[in-house]
Amino acid sequence: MAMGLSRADWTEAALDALAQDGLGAVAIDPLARRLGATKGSFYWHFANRDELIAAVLERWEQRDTIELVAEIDKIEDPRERLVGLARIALGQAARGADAQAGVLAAASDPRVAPALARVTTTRLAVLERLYRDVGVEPEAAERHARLTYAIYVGMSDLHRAVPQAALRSAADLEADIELMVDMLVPAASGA
Amino acid sequence: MAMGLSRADWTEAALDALAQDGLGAVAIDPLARRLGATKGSFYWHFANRDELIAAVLERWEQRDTIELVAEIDKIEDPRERLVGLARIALGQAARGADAQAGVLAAASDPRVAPALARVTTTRLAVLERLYRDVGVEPEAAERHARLTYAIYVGMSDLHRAVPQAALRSAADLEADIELMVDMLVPAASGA
DNA sequence: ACCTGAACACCGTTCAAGT
DNA sequence: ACCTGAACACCGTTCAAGT
Repeated sequence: MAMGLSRADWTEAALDALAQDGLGAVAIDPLARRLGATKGSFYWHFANRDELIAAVLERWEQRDTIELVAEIDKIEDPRERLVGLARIALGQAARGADAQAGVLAAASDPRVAPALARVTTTRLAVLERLYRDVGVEPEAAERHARLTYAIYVGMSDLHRAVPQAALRSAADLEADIELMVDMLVPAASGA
Repeated sequence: MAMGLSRADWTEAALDALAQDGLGAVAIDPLARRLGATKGSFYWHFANRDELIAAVLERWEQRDTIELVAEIDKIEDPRERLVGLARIALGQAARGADAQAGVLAAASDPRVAPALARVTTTRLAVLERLYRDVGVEPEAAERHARLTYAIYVGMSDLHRAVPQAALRSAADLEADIELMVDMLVPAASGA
């Protein structure tokens, strides 16, 4: 069953594994079992595990940064754009569909570091632009971007760290988004 | 060389490995080589790898939560206590001495989840108390605590994600601490 | 009491062989 | 073109044997 696996199939399964159980779970043998194939099949599509890791990071960068930013930029109103970003990003984090934590844990891994630095820099630049669009002074926008991004990453981690606690419900997710939006919008309307 | 290894020696080395390269690096063979011992030696001190993981998480909880809170509580002035906490926590994160990211990446691992939930809950409770001590209303204190903690975790991750960028210098660390303190103190003096 | 060294199971990797 | 299956190196684990 599941004949004719593509490189994309392996990569997608690996991205799931990364989000759920970290880089160590991006492992050929378990993925092969999960996909109903042999390890030998994997080596038709990839030279080795490193190439799979590279592909999975590229896919992550594409989906959770490039495509996400394109989505956000469809929103006309600058203020709504910030709120929309908060909603998408935190929603994704709460669903556990975010590979961010998995990538961060492997931050010092030389295969991971370049992609992580690139993604982080891009995201900070995007946020900075969104803040400028909403009327924040250039220097303040840079600090706002850093603080906002820290809050996003931190909130993601909180949801992962205390999944059984109050944070979990949809109402609480709404509350967290509002906290973040409160954080964003007054700051934006202020300076 | 390095004869007579203790359980604590193995645990300390494992905590280093966890902070630097994640849970996967808490591995017997590499640690044995690093400590100049054989794998057989490890199994005198521990039943198995899981027991080492439990020990390392316990040590992390002790050092980066229990002892840290005790340290903070020595500070008399409530406002200074918040600033002091920010300074210690971010300083540690910037030195890469923080196992937080490594633990978070393995958040879904059943060996890790209980310790992580316990630590997170404790830290949020401590922060909430610090905010109440500084005069914040109870309900606001809980939200302030969550937001502040998210900022701390997020800032830690930023430092890990973009180590080569501007964030790295001591001056920038100071700036980040001030950002966080600005975040804390006006909020505290406010409500 | 504390450690070594050899043994075996698991996952990364290779490769000859199949369809 | 795409995959299997057997082979071998690495790390977790066991255990008899050493000091």
